[in-house]
Amino acid sequence: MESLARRAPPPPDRSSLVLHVDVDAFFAQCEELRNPALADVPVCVTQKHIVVTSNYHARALGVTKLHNLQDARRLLAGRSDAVFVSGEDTTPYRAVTKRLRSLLAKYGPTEPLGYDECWIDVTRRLKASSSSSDEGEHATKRARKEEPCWAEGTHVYTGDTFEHRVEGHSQHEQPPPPPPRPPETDEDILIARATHLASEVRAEVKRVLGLRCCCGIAHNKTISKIAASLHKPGQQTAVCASGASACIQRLGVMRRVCGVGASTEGGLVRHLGDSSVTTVRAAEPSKLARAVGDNARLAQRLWLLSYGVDKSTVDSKAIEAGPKTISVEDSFKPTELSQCERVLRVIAPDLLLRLAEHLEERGTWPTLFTVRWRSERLPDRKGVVASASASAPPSRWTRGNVNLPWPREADARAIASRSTDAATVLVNRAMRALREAAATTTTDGGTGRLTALNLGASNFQATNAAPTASFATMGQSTTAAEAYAHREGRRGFGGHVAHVMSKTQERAAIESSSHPSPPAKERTKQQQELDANLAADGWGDSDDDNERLGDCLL
DNA sequence: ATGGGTCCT
DNA sequence: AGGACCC
Repeated sequence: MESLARRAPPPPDRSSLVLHVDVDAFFAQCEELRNPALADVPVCVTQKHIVVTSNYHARALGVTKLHNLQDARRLLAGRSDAVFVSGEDTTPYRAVTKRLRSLLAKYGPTEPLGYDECWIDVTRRLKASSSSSDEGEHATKRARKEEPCWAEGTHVYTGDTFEHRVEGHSQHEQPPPPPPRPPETDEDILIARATHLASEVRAEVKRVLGLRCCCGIAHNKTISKIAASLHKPGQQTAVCASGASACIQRLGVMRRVCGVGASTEGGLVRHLGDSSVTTVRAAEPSKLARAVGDNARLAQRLWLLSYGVDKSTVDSKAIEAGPKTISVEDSFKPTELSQCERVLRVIAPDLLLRLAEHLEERGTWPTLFTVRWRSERLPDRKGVVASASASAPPSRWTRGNVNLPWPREADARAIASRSTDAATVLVNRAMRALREAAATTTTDGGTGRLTALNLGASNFQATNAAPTASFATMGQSTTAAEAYAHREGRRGFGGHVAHVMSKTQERAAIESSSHPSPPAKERTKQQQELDANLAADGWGDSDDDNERLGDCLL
């Protein structure tokens, strides 16, 4: 036996205060905002053959995230009021995301994750407000006496006993868990203050945007994100420094920690026997590194995470800098390369539309054009299907991509002028790249049939071409984005590939095939305030979705 | 899976 | 260029 001495656990984080905000069933709530009558019925937001999100009425009937669409329809067959709405065109959701982020950023440096989650670093805000009023020791004492402890309704995790619940108007529930002890240490007092801030944030998100959300309160990003997920929907959970380690341990497996994916989990299982939190804590550093592809830094990070310690900081630069890439993707049944132009003709205008919008917001234009695809994985010479990556399940599909200089002909002026069809430039360039890739891949000279295509723009640079005036003169449109949409019609085409339809058409098709939506309800005063807020983004009365189907081929 | 994204190697 | 990760 070499060493019975275990490495000492790392000390818990205690210096920062982080909120993690997570909107409940985001896409579904967005749809409820567009049509408030949906709030009382099961709603499923679909993309292709899956339900990507459902509201809580649908979830109560068994519809989960990423549920197969046909199964979901069967589950809801008895509910004539159930509504299926296509979420393939994510434009409306991005508009809400934008508002959400700018609202949250008022509380501190903010880092987004996906459409509907944000971390907020509220350290400065909380520490400043506690020391500005009084000085030192006295302030702390006052805080202990006068702070109303934890915010009403908050779930609190301390190290000693697990579940605590601060009395609030509890909606349902069995015997309530015991109340948490009052905050005693300095860092717990700050967590307690943060729970009040979290209540404020959630109330404002509800009042201004009409969205219900969860919030996690902790000393680091990882724990705050887990905390937010512990009590859903519409609740908040705080994890004190003394509870962080137990919080991770209770998860059981490392896979449930943000940043630990299928590949890492596979490595842990193969090298250490399992991927449990306990195993990672006890693993020898060198062995742990081997398990994650000889990556010592990842191993160290993993070991700290297994105790709930996370030194990463809330990165607010991302929001100020804007997106690094803008891309549009469509997936479809396995399709020959020769048919791909039809797909590109649909997604290229969508990309240009978004770039025009980006140009108006940021004044930048891409210099890099990326064509990406997913195709069937071909057997190699010996007929063996390549073993995917080092770990993880071998997939039937593989992805490829090519980077190209952004075509000069598809610049901002080209969009504005009627003479040049910027979309066609992109389509032709992408087709050439795809043919070249197909000719140079694998033994028998070809990728398999394609199942997805993606066009992306990146490396944004400042540009002088500000086409706003040109756009404004086109039709009745007032923004570049609308102008471009107006010019192109965004109608897609009625070609031979039956499953190709513009995303706008897809939305209209599914909405019209589902049951008629219930009549709109009377607007409350709060809803009218919301309407006013949302109308600013053209969110309110848009009739875009009523576009006729015409040559819908689905 | 879907239709997005980010970061690391 | 591609993989791993996130939603």
